[in-house]
Amino acid sequence: MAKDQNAAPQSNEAAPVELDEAAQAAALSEQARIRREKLARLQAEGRDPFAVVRFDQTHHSAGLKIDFEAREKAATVDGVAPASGTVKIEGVAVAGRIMSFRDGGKASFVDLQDRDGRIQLYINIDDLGAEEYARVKTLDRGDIVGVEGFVFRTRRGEISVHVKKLTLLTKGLEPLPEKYHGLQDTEVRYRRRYLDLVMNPEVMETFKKRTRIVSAIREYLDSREFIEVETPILATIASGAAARPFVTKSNALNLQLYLRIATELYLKRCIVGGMERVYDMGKNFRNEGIDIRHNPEFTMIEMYQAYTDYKGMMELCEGLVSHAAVKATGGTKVTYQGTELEFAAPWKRITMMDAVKENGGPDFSGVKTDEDARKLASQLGLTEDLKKKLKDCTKGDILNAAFEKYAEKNLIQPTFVCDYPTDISPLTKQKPGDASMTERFEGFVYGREICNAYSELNDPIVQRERFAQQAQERELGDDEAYALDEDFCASLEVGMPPTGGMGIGIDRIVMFLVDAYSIRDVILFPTMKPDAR
RNA sequence: GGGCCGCUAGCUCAGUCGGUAGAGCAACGCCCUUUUAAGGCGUGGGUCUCGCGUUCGAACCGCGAGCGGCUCACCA
Repeated sequence: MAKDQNAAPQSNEAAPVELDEAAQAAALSEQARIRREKLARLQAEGRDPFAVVRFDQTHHSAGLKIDFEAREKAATVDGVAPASGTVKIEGVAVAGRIMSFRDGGKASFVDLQDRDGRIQLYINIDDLGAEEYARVKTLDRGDIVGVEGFVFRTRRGEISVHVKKLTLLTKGLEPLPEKYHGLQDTEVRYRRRYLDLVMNPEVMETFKKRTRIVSAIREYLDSREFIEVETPILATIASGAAARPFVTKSNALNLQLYLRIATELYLKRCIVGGMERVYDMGKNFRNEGIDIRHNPEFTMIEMYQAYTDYKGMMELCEGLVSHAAVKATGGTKVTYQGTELEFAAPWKRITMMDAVKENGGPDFSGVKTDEDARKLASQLGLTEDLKKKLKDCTKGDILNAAFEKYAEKNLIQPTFVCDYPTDISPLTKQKPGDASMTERFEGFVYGREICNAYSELNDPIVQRERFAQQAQERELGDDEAYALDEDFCASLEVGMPPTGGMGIGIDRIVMFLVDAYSIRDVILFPTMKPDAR
């Protein structure tokens, strides 16, 4: 359409090339066009910034400031600070993006941003000469430069690099968001995370913390002789959790495959094989709703330890999470959305039945049969909270629904809820003396589940019965019932030692430790619909 | 999937009663050798998310679509 406007007048002599240029110019903002022109001019002068291959940094911004302050302190004699301009660090080279430009006639100040923060540059005409200084003044916010010079403190007290030489390393062809308000549109922040990282330092900090948390978790497990393994993401059967999978296809095998929803059944095979302590930290994929707590692909760690049980997993969980908290935040107390959370061991432990009772729900201890439980459910008006028709519900389903209704939201401080109904725990060992309950717990923080752990069911005959029950559930219309994995059952027949296992949602742990409101704030590139434009 | 809300210059936002759009930052030109949301003078910049409709006339009213946010449902 823009093309038509440009082509419409009497110009039948316009060459195609010019038309293209006109069309291109119309599609670009004025500012983007000017930057491209500046780039073209540099290239014509043999100063193509994109031809530069390397720049050796001696420092980053934050370290430079620390070093300079230390040097000032060393130069302080009898409490008297050194005279302004007498302390210097010579021969530094820093690189980064120009974030603001205070442009003077013969001297300019530039804020340079690197990985660790910002440092001011002081540039004057005497050091660079008139020609080079004029070139500096054509730089734009968003350009990436490398500078060499010395560090000093300005009259106003800002630690700065006095620039002796400046090299343009990359020309930014698009203007950056506004320097004061920055980038605020959440959609653009998620879609164009690189801009978010450039403009919002707290976002950079969040993702640095995420890295520290992940490293801390590996460090904790590795030091306890766990082996990190990688299990398949492409699976012929998606099992090990109650969730709908993503479906994909192998061309070579002409086979429908699923993206994994859990790593459990493969990790237990590793235990059967004798690895004793294993974990897999990686992405799971669940084809479900998206909201502030759920992203379709999310990071999960599952760990399995032979010769221990769910109580061993509680200790592991407390140790692991508090270690991550210390590494990320410096302590075990964390403020999440205004509420102080204490992650130091020991966490509160309570049975599911007691959690229901303590939070104003019914007492299930006298409920013996499914029939009694259904009566109770009708009396309490719980039927709407149940996932299937009341007549298909077992006592376990109803207890679980009561837990979710009465107790879950009140579990603010880290709490282990123990003893889950067997009906909803098909991979879990029963409690000795009570076949209706299992040795399982989930950890809750701020009303949200952060982990799930149990004494692993290792009786292959009982395991097959449980899968048969799940198959019946599927018949009744539950498309999230656990799928039978025949080879997994075969592995149990080879023999798995008594084992404790646990899964922890990494994104959710990170959310608590960095005080993120939405899961999208801790995932660099969250799942988004394609942009319509 | 339901409900509510949003989408205007590169960015952050105004925009009255329906009369063809404005500020700050950014850009461009000039001045300024220690500034830091630098300052002063001047200039340019718009597919008002898209489509259809109502109207003499739509950023504004109606219908539909797209994308997003919040929320409920679903879901660990």
